[in-house]
Amino acid sequence: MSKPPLPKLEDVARLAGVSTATVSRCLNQPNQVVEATRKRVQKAVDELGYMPNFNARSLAAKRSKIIGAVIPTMENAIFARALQVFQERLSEEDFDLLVASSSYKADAEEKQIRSLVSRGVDGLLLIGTKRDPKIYEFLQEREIPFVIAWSFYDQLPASNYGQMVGFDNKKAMASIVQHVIDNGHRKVFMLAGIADNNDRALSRIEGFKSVIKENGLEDPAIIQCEYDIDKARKAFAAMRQTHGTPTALICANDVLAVGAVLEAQAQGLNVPEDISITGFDDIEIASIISPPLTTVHVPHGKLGLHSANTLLANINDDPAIADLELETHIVERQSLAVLKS
Amino acid sequence: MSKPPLPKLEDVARLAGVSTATVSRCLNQPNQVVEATRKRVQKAVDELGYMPNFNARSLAAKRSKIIGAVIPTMENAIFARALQVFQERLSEEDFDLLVASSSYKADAEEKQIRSLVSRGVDGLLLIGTKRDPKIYEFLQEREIPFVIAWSFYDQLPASNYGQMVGFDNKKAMASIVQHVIDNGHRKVFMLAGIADNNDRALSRIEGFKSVIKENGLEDPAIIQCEYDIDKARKAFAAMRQTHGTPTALICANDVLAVGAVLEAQAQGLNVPEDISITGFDDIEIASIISPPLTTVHVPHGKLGLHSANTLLANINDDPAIADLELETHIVERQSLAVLKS
DNA sequence: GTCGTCAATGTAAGCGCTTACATTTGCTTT
DNA sequence: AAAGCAAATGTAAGCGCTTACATTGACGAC
Repeated sequence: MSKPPLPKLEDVARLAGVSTATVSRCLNQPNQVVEATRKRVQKAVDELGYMPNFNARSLAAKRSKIIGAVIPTMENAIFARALQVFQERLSEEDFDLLVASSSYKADAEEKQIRSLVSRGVDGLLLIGTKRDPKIYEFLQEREIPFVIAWSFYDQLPASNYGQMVGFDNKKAMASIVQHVIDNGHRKVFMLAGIADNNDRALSRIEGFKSVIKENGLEDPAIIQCEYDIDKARKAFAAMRQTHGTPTALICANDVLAVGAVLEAQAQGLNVPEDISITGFDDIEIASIISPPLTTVHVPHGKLGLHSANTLLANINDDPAIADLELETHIVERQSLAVLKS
Repeated sequence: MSKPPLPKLEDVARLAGVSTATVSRCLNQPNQVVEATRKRVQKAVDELGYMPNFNARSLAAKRSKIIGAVIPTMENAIFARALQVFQERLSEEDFDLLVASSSYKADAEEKQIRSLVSRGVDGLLLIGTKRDPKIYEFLQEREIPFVIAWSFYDQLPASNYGQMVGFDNKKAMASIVQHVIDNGHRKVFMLAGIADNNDRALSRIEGFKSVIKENGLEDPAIIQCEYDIDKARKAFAAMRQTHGTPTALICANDVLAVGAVLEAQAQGLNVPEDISITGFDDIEIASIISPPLTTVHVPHGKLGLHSANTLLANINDDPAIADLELETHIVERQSLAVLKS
């Protein structure tokens, strides 16, 4: 029943005939210890199968080598690739990743953040900027480095503290909407994400609206929908009933676009002949569905990598890392038709 | 620069006019404390914005409220849903999840496991059974509860210690292969996963082979390939060149099947008219690709949920939880043709 | 040979909690 | 009202590390 007592640093010290301080140094700043001693200690470590207790270490050293990440969801692939790269990079620096998912709920996110901070994370990865200002204050007070990924604005709202690694959602969406219009479409609707507590969804809607307005098109239908294929199908069906069928449907992300394509096809519409549908994100399914989606490519890997680097630099007090704006671009595939007018 | 001293338990105790022990009890076993005191303490906690230091707690209490999970990959959707459910369930019990991914590499997995144990995880989620027996000994010695998910055998090889929550990969694969044969196919090949260090991939190959043999079919081509769409495309192309085109291709998972479908179509083959292709897992892309895949449905959500429950029960020393074998079933969609003979 | 210097190592005080054990408090009993 | 007892609370010893500071010793300068 009772656990066999695990070897502790003291045991190693005794066996190697040195003090605990020296063993600790061997493990953490090996260059401060002369080679002969280091070898002796290493031998003792191997012999005992010693493994440090990270909780004790974190407590004493006030750093945990853990990075926390709160992402909206792990279920669809939107954040998967970035998270994978993020964690690989951290792993290289011997940091572990504590992930939590908020299911796009603000209160859940706050709870998760607090819990991660209680765990003593050395840094935090957050998605998007929109959250209770109290959270930023809290983080600032605790001096926890954090990076906001996926969004980029000229200034981080409600805080001058964290860093951003993202892209301009509004501009990116604007570019694809303009592209659609350039292809001759005049009746274009939008299947948007839920904009509450989600600045990216909001920015994409703004990008859409601004271009519609610039081009003098009439007020288009915009429906908000959770990022879920089935819900997107239903939303699209409902939209058609209420507002009719557009020649082009702009979707706030690929998941929504896939839902729309599937539903359109189920209703006997040909994509893109009868209706053009565009996505956003360029996740895997975008190129798998038939027709493959014309969409906005988001540099998932780079987002993950640079977020990690920025965070690491901050943690190590490296010279100031600036916010980073990444570029997106349109990927033309086959879900967008040219309309002859 | 220096962090403002965070309130500690002692500060709360002082403000509330009680001992630290009482505060600790309020936080951990509130029913052992009389209501009046509890309220007073709560007020002090709120007033100071106190948050417990989990590292100190873990050190003192020898439990961390952290569960570790080492999964082969976060990138494709194979484990995403299960992991999401797993973490949601843990979250209900105030456990956090420390995830690591091994990229299907045995040594990386071992390193991750050791790191998680160093962090003092209260339990571990592992995928599949195949790993160095030393790891099982190690876990057993440390008395760390763990569950093996995704595989199910009558007995957990190399250990009588952990629990299994999985399904019979061999049987599941056998059933779909038999189904394909029942549809009239005689020349059926397999695009398999890499079987080294992956008992699930191996079992699926065995399931395939056994049915081929039972039905007296000639020796089929079997090619192993990483779970990656592009690699699958290349593998399929190579297979065709070397072994010709089967009437049906059994794939070890949906990712491989999608790659095969895409490549087949790129080569001018119609699926399923010219070649039938089946998947395994029933992840999202299986129903999105055209034609949607006939595949083996794996209960991802249940795997995650029951893994969590089993682990929690073990951690709480609840009455013995038995290993759990879940059922899979074939989902018929449109990638499998009936061959008239 | 003595002293100063600096690198290597040792000593010991915590880090912020939990919990076994001791003590006090508030009831019920008689 | 005293005794007895359980429930509530307090006391204080760690949990296994890190690190500021103290000590040691080797070596070169004089």
